[in-house]
Amino acid sequence: MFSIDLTSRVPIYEQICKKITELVLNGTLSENDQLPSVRSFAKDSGVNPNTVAKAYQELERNGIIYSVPGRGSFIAKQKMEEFKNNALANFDIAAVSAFDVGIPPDELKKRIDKIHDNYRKGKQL
Amino acid sequence: MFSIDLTSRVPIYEQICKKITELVLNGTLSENDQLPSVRSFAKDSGVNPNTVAKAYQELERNGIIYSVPGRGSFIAKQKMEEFKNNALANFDIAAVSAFDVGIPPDELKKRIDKIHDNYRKGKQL
DNA sequence: ATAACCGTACCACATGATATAGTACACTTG
DNA sequence: CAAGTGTACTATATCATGTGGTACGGTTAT
Repeated sequence: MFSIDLTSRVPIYEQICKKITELVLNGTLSENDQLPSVRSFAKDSGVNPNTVAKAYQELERNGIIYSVPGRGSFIAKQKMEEFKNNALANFDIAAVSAFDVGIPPDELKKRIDKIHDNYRKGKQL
Repeated sequence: MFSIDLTSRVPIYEQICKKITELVLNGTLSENDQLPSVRSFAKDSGVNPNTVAKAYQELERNGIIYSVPGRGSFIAKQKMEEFKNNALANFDIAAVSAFDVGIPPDELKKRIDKIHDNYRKGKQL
């Protein structure tokens, strides 16, 4: 269910955080959905329970999930505003980098349409 | 001349690479301009010569600079196409992330105009 | 030629992040 | 009570990063 690349230079716990955050964003996981336990997740993906616990704690700090000792870990009610602000901040940085290498605003606008078309098609699969 | 943050979680050699790449992109450094020697750079910025050497070797692998033993390190002839492709690839990723959190294409387009205005103003300073 | 500088290549060492392994505790559910 | 849960430790190993030192060969200017 959760694909983890053990050979990547990206820390495993970071991959887990990113993956779960993705699943929340695209609607696969919703509020109060229960996550796998740290032990079962660890067993299924072949990593150490401590590593999964670290990822869950990181996610809890970021308000993505909440954990209850004895019960489990669950998806939290999301603050979409923060997600949007983060996405826009990253978008700004990418746009400025594009301007730096001489790409004009019009080309970026055209590109947005293209990406959005592909995005909708991808969603239909 | 080169501001390095010794306390950052980002590796020093990576900061050096990014900084020099920036200076090339914005035109501060041009083809065949000579860079500080690994020793003088290290002394000025308070890091180890080995760390600067590592950064220079990384830059050479990326085709940003070229080094000649006995003479020094210099800015290489840049392949702008690669820079543009990288910038566009990053832009695509940022745009998709924005779509993921429900930001519509039109809002991104408006944002591009805003960013571009600020970008031009920033360039005039 | 000599001295000074250049990039480069080592080696040893310290540190921090990452990951594993094992154990233990308190809590909740059946 | 038993099983499963998150959490908190300790210890250990590995890797990336950074430092310090030394050395070699090439280049430049005196």
